[in-house]
Amino acid sequence: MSWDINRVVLVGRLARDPEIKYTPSNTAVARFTLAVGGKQKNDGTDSVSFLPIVVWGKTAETCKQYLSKGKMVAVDGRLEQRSWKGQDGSPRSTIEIVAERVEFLGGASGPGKTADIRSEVPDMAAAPDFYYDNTETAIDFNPVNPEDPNF
Amino acid sequence: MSWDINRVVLVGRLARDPEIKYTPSNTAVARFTLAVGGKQKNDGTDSVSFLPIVVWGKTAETCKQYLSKGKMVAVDGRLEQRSWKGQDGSPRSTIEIVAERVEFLGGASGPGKTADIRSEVPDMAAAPDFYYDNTETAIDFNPVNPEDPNF
Amino acid sequence: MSWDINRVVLVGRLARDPEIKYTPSNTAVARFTLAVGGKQKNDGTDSVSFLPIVVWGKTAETCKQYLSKGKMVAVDGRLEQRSWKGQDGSPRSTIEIVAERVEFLGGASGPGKTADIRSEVPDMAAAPDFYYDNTETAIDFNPVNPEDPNF
Amino acid sequence: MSWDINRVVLVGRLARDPEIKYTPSNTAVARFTLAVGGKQKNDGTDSVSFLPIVVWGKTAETCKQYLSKGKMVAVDGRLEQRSWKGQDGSPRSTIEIVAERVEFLGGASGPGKTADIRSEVPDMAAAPDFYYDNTETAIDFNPVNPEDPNF
DNA sequence: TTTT
DNA sequence: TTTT
Repeated sequence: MSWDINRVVLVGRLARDPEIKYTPSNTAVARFTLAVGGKQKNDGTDSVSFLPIVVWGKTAETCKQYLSKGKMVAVDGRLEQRSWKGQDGSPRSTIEIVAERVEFLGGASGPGKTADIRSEVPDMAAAPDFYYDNTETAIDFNPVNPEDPNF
Repeated sequence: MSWDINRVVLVGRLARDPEIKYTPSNTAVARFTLAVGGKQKNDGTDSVSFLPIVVWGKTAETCKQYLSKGKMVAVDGRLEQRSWKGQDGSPRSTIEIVAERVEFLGGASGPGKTADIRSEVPDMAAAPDFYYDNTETAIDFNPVNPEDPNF
Repeated sequence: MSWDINRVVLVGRLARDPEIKYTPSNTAVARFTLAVGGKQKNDGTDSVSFLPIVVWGKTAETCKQYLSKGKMVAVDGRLEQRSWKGQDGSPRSTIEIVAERVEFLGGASGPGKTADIRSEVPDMAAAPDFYYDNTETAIDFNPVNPEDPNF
Repeated sequence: MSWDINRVVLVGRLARDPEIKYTPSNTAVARFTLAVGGKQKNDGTDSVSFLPIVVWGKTAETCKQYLSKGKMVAVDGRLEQRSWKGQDGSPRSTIEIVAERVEFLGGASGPGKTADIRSEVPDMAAAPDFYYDNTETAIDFNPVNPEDPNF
């Protein structure tokens, strides 16, 4: 009821191949890291940001199929914070970009193909809930190492 | 030379009062947490994201002056990932929203006032570099507890 | 197949009350003009932009119900160009912001209510097609005066 | 003093070569039309939007130098409405995207180069004012044919 | 852990 | 640690 405006648009390159997993209800979820070129710092250092992208549903499968490390994409999505308890019981959280649209820009196959999430994921609303569950399957489904900031 | 497109726009409420600090070169930097209303989850849970906002320069001071917990703002900025070494030497990183513009929307004083960062911070480019330094002052300048996901 | 990234986020005030109409297939479409404060010009003039917003479906009805001249909103949507033939047969076109989400910010009722378009408009895809038709109804449905900059 | 949030991000292809002109104070201004792929309409028609992009200053010159018809770019900027009197004295207006950043994505030379507008155009604030003047030079500087939807 |  |  309180859906605030929350919009992110990024252009960058995949820092690694997308990984895909499936929820128990069989919704696909892909993850990859996007390297987004930041402001050149005045000490000559390059300041790239490595940002975690999450994609749900059919779009996830399209990403898995067509994208790989080094490919350039544009992402249109939302910022989401996810909280969990660390192994020592302490509260932890990460921020992720949940992509609603991914436009493929780079590589040999050429630009122009866009994967869109709208109306492709009937059970998408359900999936995230499970995702946060602490069931065994969910754990397996969770980030391999949620402590790792770069996951 | 490779400044990728990187844009974030959020509307939400301050989850706490802004904190302001100054770099050695006397540039102001304010921080606050923005509560952004997420998608209502189907288990009835509210899914709010708490997102860390960073503001530099004169805009930071305007934010400190006019904003407080509960106020509503719109933020226009960029996503940045910041990396550092944890106390145990392990690599850690956070994602922050570096606000370029903050529009004040809520509260008694009414909406309409916008704090803009452009051309207000001559030494803004310099400041972030120091910010990442490992000098004592820098450490003091760093987040009190960089391990805290909600900082 | 070639859905390019196309994203607009605006905060401003309604320059006039929303108008609502219905397509033959009974999809609601609301229109209003958003006054968005531009860059202060150096001759002291205020440079406000008056931007045409289009909203489809249930969101349109929510806008009609809650919004009126002077209210503040945040709009998240897409840019669309619409072409037509003028009365003299010459080609004409306008650019509109098709809002996917409208967040109510201003007024007595307070902020926090967001109207969202996603999955609310089953026949939304069909509606625009009719909109571009040259049937009599469609003409009546078109802007009363497409030359009017404030339309 | 009332700079509302106003943000546009687009990915598309140049529908024609950029044109460059200079204001009397010698600030460069480039214009091109961006073809942005819209939603596939259900009658099989392709619904592309042709959107007018304006770029100021050094970025304008970089665009003129590197971009041409067919090249792919990402644009990050603001929406602006410009009003003028038609030849018959009637009020007219257009909406333009004033690009603050243009990222070059397509073509043989490959992606990765971004033209940025920030702090490159000292007299940028002055230039737009002239642009709206009714002097002879300004008229020559205005769109050759403001009625042309593809301008 | 990282992309060009 | 959290806003309405």
